[in-house]
Amino acid sequence: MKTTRNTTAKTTILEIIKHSDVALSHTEIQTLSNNICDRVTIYRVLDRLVGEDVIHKIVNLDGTIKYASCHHVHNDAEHTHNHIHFSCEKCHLVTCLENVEPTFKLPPNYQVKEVNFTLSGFCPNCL
Amino acid sequence: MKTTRNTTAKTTILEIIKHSDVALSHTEIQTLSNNICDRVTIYRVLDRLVGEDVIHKIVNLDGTIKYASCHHVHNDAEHTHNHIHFSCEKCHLVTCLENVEPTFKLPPNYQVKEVNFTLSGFCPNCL
DNA sequence: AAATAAAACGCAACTGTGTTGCATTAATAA
DNA sequence: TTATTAATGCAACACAGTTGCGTTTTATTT
Repeated sequence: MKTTRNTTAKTTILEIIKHSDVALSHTEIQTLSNNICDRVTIYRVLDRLVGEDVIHKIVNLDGTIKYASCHHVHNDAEHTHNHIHFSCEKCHLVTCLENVEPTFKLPPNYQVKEVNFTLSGFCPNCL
Repeated sequence: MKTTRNTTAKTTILEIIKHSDVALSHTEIQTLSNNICDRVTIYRVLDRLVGEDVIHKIVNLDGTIKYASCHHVHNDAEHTHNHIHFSCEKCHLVTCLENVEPTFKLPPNYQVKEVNFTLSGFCPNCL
């Protein structure tokens, strides 16, 4: 089986994401890491971290992808990241509103595996 | 002021989107239109149609962008496309679940302008 | 502590999506 | 019919993400 290893690149990138209170894009991570490793390595590390369920992917309204750490309660069931993300049009920061979980009623026979809820507008700081 | 014109490209593209029961990407539209016009023109026509509020943009979970026609009831207030989109992992079709409007309660002082709700998993046809 | 296996990396090259500038064409109004 | 300018085509560019491959590094085994 394929095991995963702890490398300096992985550790650094995870620290950056964990210490950020907003979701970060690949490019932002690259800048914040002071080019500690190759562009490609960042992509591969991010994929690994998502696979290990340590961070999660957020699709922004313009199609750009951001990453944020998962500080969810690791209870029994397999969890989903079904909270809302807010993307501010002015400061361009993407924040996880961890406590806001929308409710909805699907028609029968839909099996949901992944979820992405993103709002955009003005955040409290920019209003 | 800047007026908008009806061209064959615009008409064709709008017809394609209107007659499709799933959301379409730029590339899919290009294929369906039998290369009636340049790649770039399609991008510009789509932008125009979104601006005219005839079609709307959907951001898929992989970051790809799709377009679907707006058959919303044109009531008084300015509307938002706050229905859920479902992206099937098997057949890769994206459908608008027009009747499914999620409810959620935001913290104070957030001003929402745009909304994107996308689920992925298996649609009824692929279950 | 040294040897080993393979996970992770760097580099270069490539692909796909979306954008921009500019000269030309065509839709609408006069 | 003519004039105005929106819309188009083309070429070139920008950027995000991917792939292949040879090299380095991690972590396990001897």
